[in-house]
Amino acid sequence: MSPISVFWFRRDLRLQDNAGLYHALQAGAPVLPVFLFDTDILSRLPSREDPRVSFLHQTVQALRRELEQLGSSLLVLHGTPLDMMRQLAARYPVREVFANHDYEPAARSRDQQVQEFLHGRGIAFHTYKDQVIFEKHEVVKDNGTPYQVFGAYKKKWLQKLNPFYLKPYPTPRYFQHFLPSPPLPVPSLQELGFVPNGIVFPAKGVPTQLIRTYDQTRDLPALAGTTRLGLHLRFGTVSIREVARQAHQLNAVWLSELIWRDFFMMILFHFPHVATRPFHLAYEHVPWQNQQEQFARWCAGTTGYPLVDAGMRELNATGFMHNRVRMVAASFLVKHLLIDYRWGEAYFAEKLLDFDLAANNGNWQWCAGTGCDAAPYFRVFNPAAQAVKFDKQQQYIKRWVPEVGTPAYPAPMVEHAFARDRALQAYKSALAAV
DNA sequence: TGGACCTTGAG
DNA sequence: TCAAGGTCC
Repeated sequence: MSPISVFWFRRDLRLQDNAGLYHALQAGAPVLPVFLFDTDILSRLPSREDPRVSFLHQTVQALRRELEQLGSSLLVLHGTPLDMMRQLAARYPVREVFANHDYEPAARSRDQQVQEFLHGRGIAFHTYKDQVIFEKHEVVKDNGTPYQVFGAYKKKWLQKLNPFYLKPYPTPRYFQHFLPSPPLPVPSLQELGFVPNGIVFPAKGVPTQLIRTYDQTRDLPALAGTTRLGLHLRFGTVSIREVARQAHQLNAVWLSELIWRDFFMMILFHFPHVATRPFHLAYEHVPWQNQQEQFARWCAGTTGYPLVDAGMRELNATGFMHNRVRMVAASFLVKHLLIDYRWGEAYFAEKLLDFDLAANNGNWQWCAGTGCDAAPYFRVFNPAAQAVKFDKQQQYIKRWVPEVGTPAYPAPMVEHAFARDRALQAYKSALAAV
């Protein structure tokens, strides 16, 4: 049997405009597409009903159907990456393995191990930029070091942008290079140890009209004024290049949000300690209160602050929370309750369909004032004022907290002025300790 | 190197 | 008007 290539799908679950897949198909040898349900990842998920696994499962099946229409199939395995590579090397004459870059610390160490294993067997491992417009070393200061401030980063990012970076990879041109195959089985969700969850997934596309008015509607949680593309960007069911083309054409504010996404992935790559510690280590010494019962009330959406509660209940029910409300809820946990931002970060990581380590961590650290280019610690959101400003008619609040204004609704669990002052003192003491 | 600048605010 | 302190050029 003549040599073949393997393309390993990870967070790039599409055939169109996929950088690594393009290079694999173009390299010449027949390409066997594979997907791994990675037990190293799945075993750490706290719920057997995790809807993101359902989404993955549905998406993988759709991908397989697409490949079958091309006379190929998708090899779907369940286990660890090294087990998969061992199996592949034993069953096929693999010459090269292709994939796309992943910037998370765990993924980088996984890919490092895989690379060493493959090299030991004389198999090349090639990876490519696919999930961002500009990665790690592409937008840096003139002296070559990474930016730590968004404003300057964005300026440079926009200077560097040209049509080349938004061009789709023409994968269909090489679809005939997929390895011919009979249909291959896909393990059922149950076999993977998960059960279906009724959560409905957002659509892949965004109406042009929404994009045009995004800057005016995005802050109003009662409206469907945001794109809800996070889930698809997370798993690569849409291409960032396609999305950025639309943003570039139609709405600079939305494009700026996509630049934040690149920024936080770049930060995570260069400063991997942010995954577990504050970007600015001085903030390690904030005297968090970390009261379990208070955390439980925040999680459940019974803090007595309607906008916070609405957001948490939306999150619990749908796996989504409106962005404006994410900020208010996060700020409340960190500043009003003085609970370590990492508790909130972990809760969002568990619940959000669109969870992405880099973005979730970057934005939590921004809210907590511990991050690069973060909100100053003394800027404490007033959750009541935010509700008046962004949900004046309480449309959003009433949707998720129908008992608001009745005796059934709890009193605020902490008084704003007191909490604000306590937060300022706590942060000040942390900085004074350094 | 001094000075502009700093996501989405409050009181 | 207020609230630090750093980044960046």
